[in-house]
Amino acid sequence: MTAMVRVGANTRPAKAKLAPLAGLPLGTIIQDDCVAAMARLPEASIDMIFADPPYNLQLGGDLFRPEGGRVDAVDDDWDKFDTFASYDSFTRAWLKEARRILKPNGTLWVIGSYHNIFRVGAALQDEGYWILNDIVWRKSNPMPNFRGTRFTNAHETMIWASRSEDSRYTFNYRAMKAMNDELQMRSDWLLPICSGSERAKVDGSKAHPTQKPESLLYRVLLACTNPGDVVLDPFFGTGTTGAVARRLGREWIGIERETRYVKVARGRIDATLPLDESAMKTMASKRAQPRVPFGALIETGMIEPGAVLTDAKRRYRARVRADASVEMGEKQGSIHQVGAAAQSAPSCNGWTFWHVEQAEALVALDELRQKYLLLTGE
Amino acid sequence: MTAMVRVGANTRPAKAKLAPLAGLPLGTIIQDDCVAAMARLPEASIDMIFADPPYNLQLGGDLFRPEGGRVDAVDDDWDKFDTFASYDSFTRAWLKEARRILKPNGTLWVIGSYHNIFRVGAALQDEGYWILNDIVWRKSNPMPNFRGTRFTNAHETMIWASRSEDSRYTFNYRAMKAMNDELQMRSDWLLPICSGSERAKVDGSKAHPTQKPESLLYRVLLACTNPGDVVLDPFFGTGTTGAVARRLGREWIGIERETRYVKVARGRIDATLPLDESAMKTMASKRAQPRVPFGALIETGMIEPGAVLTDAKRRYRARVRADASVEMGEKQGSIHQVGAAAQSAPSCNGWTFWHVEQAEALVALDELRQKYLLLTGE
DNA sequence: CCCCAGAGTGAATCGACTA
DNA sequence: ATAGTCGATTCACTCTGGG
Repeated sequence: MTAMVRVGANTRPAKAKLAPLAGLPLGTIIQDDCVAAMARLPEASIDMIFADPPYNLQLGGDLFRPEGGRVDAVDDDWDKFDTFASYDSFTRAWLKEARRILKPNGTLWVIGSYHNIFRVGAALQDEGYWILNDIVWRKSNPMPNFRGTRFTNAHETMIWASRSEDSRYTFNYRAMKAMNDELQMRSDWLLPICSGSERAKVDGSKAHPTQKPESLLYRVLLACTNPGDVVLDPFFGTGTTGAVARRLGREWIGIERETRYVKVARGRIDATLPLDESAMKTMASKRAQPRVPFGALIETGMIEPGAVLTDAKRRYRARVRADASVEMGEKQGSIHQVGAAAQSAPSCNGWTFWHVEQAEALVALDELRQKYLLLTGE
Repeated sequence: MTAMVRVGANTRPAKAKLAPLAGLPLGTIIQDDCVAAMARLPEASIDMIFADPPYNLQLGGDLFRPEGGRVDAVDDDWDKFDTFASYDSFTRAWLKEARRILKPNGTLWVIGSYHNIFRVGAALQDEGYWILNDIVWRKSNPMPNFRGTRFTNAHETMIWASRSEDSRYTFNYRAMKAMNDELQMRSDWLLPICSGSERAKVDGSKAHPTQKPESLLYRVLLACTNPGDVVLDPFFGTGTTGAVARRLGREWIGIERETRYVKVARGRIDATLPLDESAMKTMASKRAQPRVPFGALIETGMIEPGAVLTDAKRRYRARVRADASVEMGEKQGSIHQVGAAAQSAPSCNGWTFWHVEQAEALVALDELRQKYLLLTGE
């Protein structure tokens, strides 16, 4: 079944169309399969496509938290594919239609994780898209790895690509630089996940398992579209793309198959007000406070494994190991833990307590940390 | 031409071998094409492969094409496809050989940028590797985007994959946590690029265009190998992998086609000194430590039968029995089972949940277990 | 009103060993 | 092969309720 729903001030009655659409259904959620829906849109009509396709997670059994709770995993039907091959053909199908409806200078953004992003990236190169950047969304508050079996999966990857190699795409260089304290915007973005009041809820529980934060879309749309541009999201979900597009004065079209998501998205976008111009100017990003783990000093060679640490009065001595833990007699642990043990104190700031001998003088670890911060520029 | 160069203390004369190698040529740079060289290594013999394959697809058309079949480019699209296709077949060829020589529990690391990493990632999934993490190397000092047309390309991507889904791979969880101030190591790593004195030079200009920093390899090898493991690098370049492997007490094999890089690598590794053993020690993963049954603490008198266990907040009390089972009201069983029952939780780590009163303070069972490990000298 | 403790939660490919 | 048992594991942030 196909239905269109227009939201916002200028609401039109929904109507079903199976023939190609004459004009663009701006500000509309098309409830249909994304390939079928895109097939009915005119070619070369869209400025940007933002796509958050299913990730093909292939999860095993339940995962429990250390304290006993069960992780609420993504186990929806829409994320199930039999094989890589079937995921690939699904991917190629939507990428092909997406490319047809993009304007010659249009761009595509896709977001994914290691489960799917390599397949998506290879497929879009094969289809003729031209990759401009891959962008890493670093989550400031990711879910930990409860079993201690891997690195904490703390990021997702976005690919920004133009329709073809010779596209003259939009990139608001100055706006990005202004957002980043007059430094060029880098390819790694630190942003919190979507939670709190921003997270759409139905009957108290999350409306969609993978809702993206508005801050992410905010940066994408501000960087790569102009006011009035048409942004299409073929996996609309709860409509983050539409909400941010409306807020930033961009036109939008959403495609979403599931009724329950369409409902949420419609209500949400209706409640979103466009920014007035002055407000738009004052939005600035905070720079994250850098944290230096002691291990960084070892990796970069500022301290050698085997080096001896001592306190300011040279009363205690500890030895640095390859993994940045330190040992003092039987005691081993972090610089803070061992420092505390040395003084039989409940806690200790290892950065200021411990020193290393350099050029016949004692240098506090904290001093080396400052040097590291200067080196890395954070 | 094929030549082997062994570096370090036990230097052997270089010799050409075309038949499969009987033993592993440890500490050796094999000067040859990487697929041919790997083909002569015995299967299931390598613990880890670290690969930094060429990125540049522009050169690809000719470089990666299999024997013969040089086809003239007719149009751009076709040429592009041809370039990707030949890069893909090159990629599949080396991934296949790499997988053959990996031990069943071996792992692969590959590093790349958006130009090639999506193709490599998809190919390795197709070949049967199982992705464990994708890791983002965030460069603290990347090259700026001079033209202001894109985001500053400030990262590269690494893929960590096991040989197959059921591999029981090495991950030194505790060492990584220790390196990161007792927080789980995340999938985004901030490290400076290779510059200054670390950068290999020939006649004053850089010896290799894409030399990787030692800090990157340091973390990779510390995290995913054990001392004595065999690490192979099929695109050895100036030998960063070999240098760090030697420093960390891992065995290594390099494969490199270009004479000029082999020379630099050899001199560099010869000049690298291994860390002494005590400095190399890392926090052993609890999982890797010998298992201490709770009963051992009773047998050695560290806990008396009849002793009372309580949680950190003294809300629950359980009693230790002579056979190391515990009872709490009607409930009885292991420290884990009773701990779970106490909290009505599906599971519980009894070692960290239960405490005993010692010298007017609560001591976690886990602490007693550590003491036991030291006592028994394990 | 504020403050603090405690509970809840997020795209997750999240054991090992023995019978 | 498979089932059962034993064992080991979490970070940042938000919200709620009690004082």
